[in-house]
Amino acid sequence: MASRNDAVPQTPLRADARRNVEALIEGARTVFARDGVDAHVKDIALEAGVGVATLYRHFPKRTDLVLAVLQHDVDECVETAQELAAAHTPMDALTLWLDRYCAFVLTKHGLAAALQSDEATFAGLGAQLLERLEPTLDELLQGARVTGAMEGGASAMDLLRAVAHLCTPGPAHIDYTRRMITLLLTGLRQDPAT
Amino acid sequence: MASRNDAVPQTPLRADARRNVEALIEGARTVFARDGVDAHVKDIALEAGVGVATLYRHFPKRTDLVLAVLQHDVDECVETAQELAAAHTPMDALTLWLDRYCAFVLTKHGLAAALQSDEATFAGLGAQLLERLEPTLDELLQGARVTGAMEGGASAMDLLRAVAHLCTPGPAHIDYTRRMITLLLTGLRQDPAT
Amino acid sequence: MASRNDAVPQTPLRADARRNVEALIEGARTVFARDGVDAHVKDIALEAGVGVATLYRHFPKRTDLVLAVLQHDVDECVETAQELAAAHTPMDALTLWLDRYCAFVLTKHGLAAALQSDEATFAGLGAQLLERLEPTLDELLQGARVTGAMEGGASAMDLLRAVAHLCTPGPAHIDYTRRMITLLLTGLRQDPAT
Amino acid sequence: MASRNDAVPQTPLRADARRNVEALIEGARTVFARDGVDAHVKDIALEAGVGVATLYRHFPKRTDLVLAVLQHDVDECVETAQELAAAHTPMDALTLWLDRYCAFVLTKHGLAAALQSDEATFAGLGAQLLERLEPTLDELLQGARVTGAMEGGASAMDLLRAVAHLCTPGPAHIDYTRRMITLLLTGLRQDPAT
DNA sequence: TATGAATGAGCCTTCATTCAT
DNA sequence: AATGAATGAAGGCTCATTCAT
Repeated sequence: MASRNDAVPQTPLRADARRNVEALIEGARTVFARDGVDAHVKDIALEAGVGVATLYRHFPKRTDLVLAVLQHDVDECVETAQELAAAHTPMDALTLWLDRYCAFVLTKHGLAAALQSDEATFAGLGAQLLERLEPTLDELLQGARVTGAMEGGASAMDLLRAVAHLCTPGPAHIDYTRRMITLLLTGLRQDPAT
Repeated sequence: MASRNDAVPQTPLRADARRNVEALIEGARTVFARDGVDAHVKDIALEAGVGVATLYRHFPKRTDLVLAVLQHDVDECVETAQELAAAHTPMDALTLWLDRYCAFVLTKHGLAAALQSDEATFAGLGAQLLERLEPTLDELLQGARVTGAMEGGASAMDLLRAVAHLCTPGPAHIDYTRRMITLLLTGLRQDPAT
Repeated sequence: MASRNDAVPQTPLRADARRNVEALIEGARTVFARDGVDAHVKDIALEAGVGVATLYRHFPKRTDLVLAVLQHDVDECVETAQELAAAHTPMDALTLWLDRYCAFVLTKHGLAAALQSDEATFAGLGAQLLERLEPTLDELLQGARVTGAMEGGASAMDLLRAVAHLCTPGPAHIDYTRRMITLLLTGLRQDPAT
Repeated sequence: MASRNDAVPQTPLRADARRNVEALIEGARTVFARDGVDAHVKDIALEAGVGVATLYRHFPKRTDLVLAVLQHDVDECVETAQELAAAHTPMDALTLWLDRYCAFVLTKHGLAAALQSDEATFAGLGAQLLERLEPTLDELLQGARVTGAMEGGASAMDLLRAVAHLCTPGPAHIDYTRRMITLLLTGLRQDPAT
């Protein structure tokens, strides 16, 4: 379970380098939460307390940084799924997890938009991110037996996207987002009977 | 001197001025459809065949222009609702209208994001736009008797927002958008049973 | 004779615009002479007393500016050729003109290098420039009857390039440059006899 | 331990240090030939398989590295002169050697420009290089009896510079360069007669 | 009133050089 | 002695907005 993140680094990062990478990721997390994923490169470097070039060294493309920042949160999301599945009824687990995922998306302004962005700057970001989460949600859906409802309906991927999009209004409108998610789930459950 | 015929029109637009305004709205519509609502000011002026300053004279803030462009489309949307209501079953009318609304949103890339944007550039845009459409959708919902489902559920306003957000991926992913809308409607209908 | 430069401008430049263009060309001339053709864009704009964007508006690519600056000097070079041909023996005219051309090249540091540069920044610069001067020098060569020497020898174009290259050391080494040019001419004259 | 055979070398370079120096020179030679003498420092270090700091340790200024790289080639040039002088007529030897020298210059793009560059980066480079070659060419010129022509004409140093400058267009235009060199030689031979 | 020229702040990115490991 | 990570200054270009004509 700990082996996920342990891909052997090709070059074992030097101590100071690793420190900077950590600082950058943390800084980026902070700034992304404040200014969105389009935040200025300089602000991120400043927040991390390093020079811009250091940022570029470790994260040549903006996508790299965004992914690095997301990695941890995504991992947590995945883990949470397992915990929830173990401690709740399938349906509850699903609902709770979506709320969790929702909270995650909300910490990155503009992420929803960036996910589908055709700008080269965010190329492939959505793919990598969603593909990581898809199996997780898929399993929850299976457990909740709403999958049967999916005949020609919505896939796990669809749902991941939808929730992300419904998060667009930001944290201040979490209620709206929750209402819509509930609606989607209701639709999923009842769909087949119809 | 200007006070002579100010009775009705707030601004007694000169003939050529009005022509320019029309041209600007049309130009903006074209460019928005092509480049999204973040399109360059200059491109719009060029498309309209006028100078940028003329654009600024008539539409000091970008929101003004966007709204002006949307006005017409929104009016059409409202009218369409009435036509659909007269020619189809309530449920069909609702479905068809949402598809129509969806098509409208898709012609303005980035509109969904801009709607809730906290950028000063688009301040209040969402409010003005959605408030105009709300009664229309509300009526359709009432007709389709899905409103009962709304107890603590989704309002017309919610739905307008949601569809807009689900349009984020753009015209190329219209299928995804449709699937999600269907799901929402299913949820709306079945909600009470739950 | 005055008709050379009078190509009807597609859009008759506004008074202030023309003033800026002139200022830009003059400023560029000054800065090129001081810092070479690789001079900083900002310096040129500063020298001209305008903003950088103004520079970019009129001269989108660096080549455009260099050419504009050179145009006048090149024209003068061409004119000088005719004057010299009328007032001196052919051989003297040739010698004097090359000295004149040489002086022109020397006012633009780095021009020689840029002429053959494969950098996209200076694409086509050499071609446009040299093609304008080639007929002029060719005529002088014809007059001096050194052309017969050119059987398999050097063309006017060759000579234009060579002189430019020999100017590389800059104004401080004009003597070296002159010696080499003399040598080339000597070679041209005597070539056939050999 | 290192003091055993230190008689000659001013700095008793450790074995590995010497290995690095060699690698750097070779690497620089390769990169210079590919990217010119303005090549990026990092590329050179990479090619040599050492860190940049190592490069800086051995060659604090860029000039040092360029000179080191050139040293060997220059030596070869000098040696070649002697071989050619022994195996050919004086005139042929001269011609052939210039071609050889020319080939040498061509392997360092931008060298010609750098030679006279007033940039501090290449300070004194030209002097050191040319002074090494001057006696060699001078001897060849003496042998070919074209020196007599040099009364007020061109010196060996002049010629070295000129050929370098005429190489500016690069390897792709070697024909042009050769034509010009031939012309210079013709001029040298015939000069006195005039 | 309409025009479009001018402005200049702002952003991203690169690279020679230094310094901690 | 060697490494390569960090630095940060510098430079090119864009674009929303204003202003002279």
